[in-house]
Amino acid sequence: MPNPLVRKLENFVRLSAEERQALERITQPTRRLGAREDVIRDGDRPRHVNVILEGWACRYKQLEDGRRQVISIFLPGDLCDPHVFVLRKMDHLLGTLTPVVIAEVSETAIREVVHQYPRIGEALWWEMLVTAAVQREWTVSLGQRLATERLGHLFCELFLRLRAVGMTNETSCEFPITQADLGDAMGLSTVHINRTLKELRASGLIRLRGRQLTIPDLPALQAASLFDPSYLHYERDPSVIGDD
Amino acid sequence: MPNPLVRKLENFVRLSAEERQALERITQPTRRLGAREDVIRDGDRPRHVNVILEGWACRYKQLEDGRRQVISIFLPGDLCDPHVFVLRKMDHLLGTLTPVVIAEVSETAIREVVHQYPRIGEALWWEMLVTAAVQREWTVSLGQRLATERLGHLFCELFLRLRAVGMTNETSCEFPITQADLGDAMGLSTVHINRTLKELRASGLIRLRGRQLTIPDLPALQAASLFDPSYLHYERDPSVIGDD
DNA sequence: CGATAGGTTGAGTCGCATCAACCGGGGTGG
DNA sequence: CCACCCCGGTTGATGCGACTCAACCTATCG
Repeated sequence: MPNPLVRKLENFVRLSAEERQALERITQPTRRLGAREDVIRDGDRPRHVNVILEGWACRYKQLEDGRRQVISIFLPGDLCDPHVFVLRKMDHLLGTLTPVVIAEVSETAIREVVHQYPRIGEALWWEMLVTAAVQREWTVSLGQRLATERLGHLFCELFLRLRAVGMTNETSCEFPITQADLGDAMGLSTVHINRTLKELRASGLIRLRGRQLTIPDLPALQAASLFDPSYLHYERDPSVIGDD
Repeated sequence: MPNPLVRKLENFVRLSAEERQALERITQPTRRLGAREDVIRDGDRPRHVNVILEGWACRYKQLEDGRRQVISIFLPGDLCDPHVFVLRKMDHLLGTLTPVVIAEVSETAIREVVHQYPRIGEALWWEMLVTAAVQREWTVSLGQRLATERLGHLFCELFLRLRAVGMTNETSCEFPITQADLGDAMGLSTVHINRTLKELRASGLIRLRGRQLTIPDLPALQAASLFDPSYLHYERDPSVIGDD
């Protein structure tokens, strides 16, 4: 299985074999966690960048009274916190949603690779900006979209992000996350997630059995969810040309 | 009036007179807009970083059916989009909330200053990370907090951010934004914003007349809003020491 | 002095939450 | 091998928080 970070970045720039190798070298698996474990807690001092190689994870915050908000979902190829070195303490938690394999990359390893291969640096910038754009789109979802739109939008987003790392086939992908976690991410109760899924299924927009999500008609789901994929910035810039 | 960007960054690092001058030099006012104008639209190719010198602005998205979400609020000293160069197109709009004075800073100007004064580069990193942290906290607000908590939390945040650029006195600050805009930011209807403000006023947590916000007891408002200021990362790192 | 933008209030409705019960499947232990 | 458990999913009943619609009020400004 190819390195998901490499695959993802190649949606933005074409990387040379040498660049790919450099990335793979610094993202070797260093840590394995089970489902529902914390990768790093708030208040901790971050020591390295966590790159997800396998499995799903999330960023979340817990309010004093127990309410929990999943702030971002991390898929294979995602960098959990590039750059956090600058800050002294984590202001949120990183937890797994499924069993996860992580590469812990040191700040200096990243610096060196970026210094030697500026195009990788540019690709990492792109990845940061897309992450920020995703966060903004979640703000829109939570603020404006109804439950069906919100869930449909999330499905579109995750499907496209998984496709960008080669983890989908034509119309379906693994979808290993519980309704409770979906609720915490979308600001909805588990019960309402369940009813909303039922509705989406009834309207034929999705199929969801076990851990498998199928989107038979992606454009239809996009339309129903007011989903505009341009915020993912997945088209390569023709002005940024790489060798191969 | 001192440069608000300089003031803000000095919450993180101590800058030398030379560094301050360099920052001031590249953030001269270049554009003035009235209230409720667009600074840049979605689809546009970003050409420079917009630094707010005076007034309030916001990032927002508009859905096809007219629903509008204000995604971030920009105050004096804020950089609207450091780095967007990497992306081809804006995926959102930048608009003013009040009359605004902006410094349009070129990519190269920033690169040069950062290259010459690495500490400024580090401070700009800090500013980016705090911006991201604020965005995450909005996600939590929209997903989990009730209307009173949500508004209270926003007041705490804006008050502290304004204080960081010296735009508050003991307990109060300018608050020039309409209830409609507050609603678009917090995912609530104008009517409900109005009722929620009434409630906050009745409980003595805030006073809000005209364009003046007073928070007589900030800790009380923080407690009522589940506000934990640590995400703003406003304590200087003792390991990052500057001359003066 | 009228026009207009912003703020305020009431009445009725709806989306989603809460509480509670129940179902089904995979894993465990006797 | 079966009994049991537990987690995740499903469904119903009821209540609340926030929305919509609509009217009205107030301050500002040309």
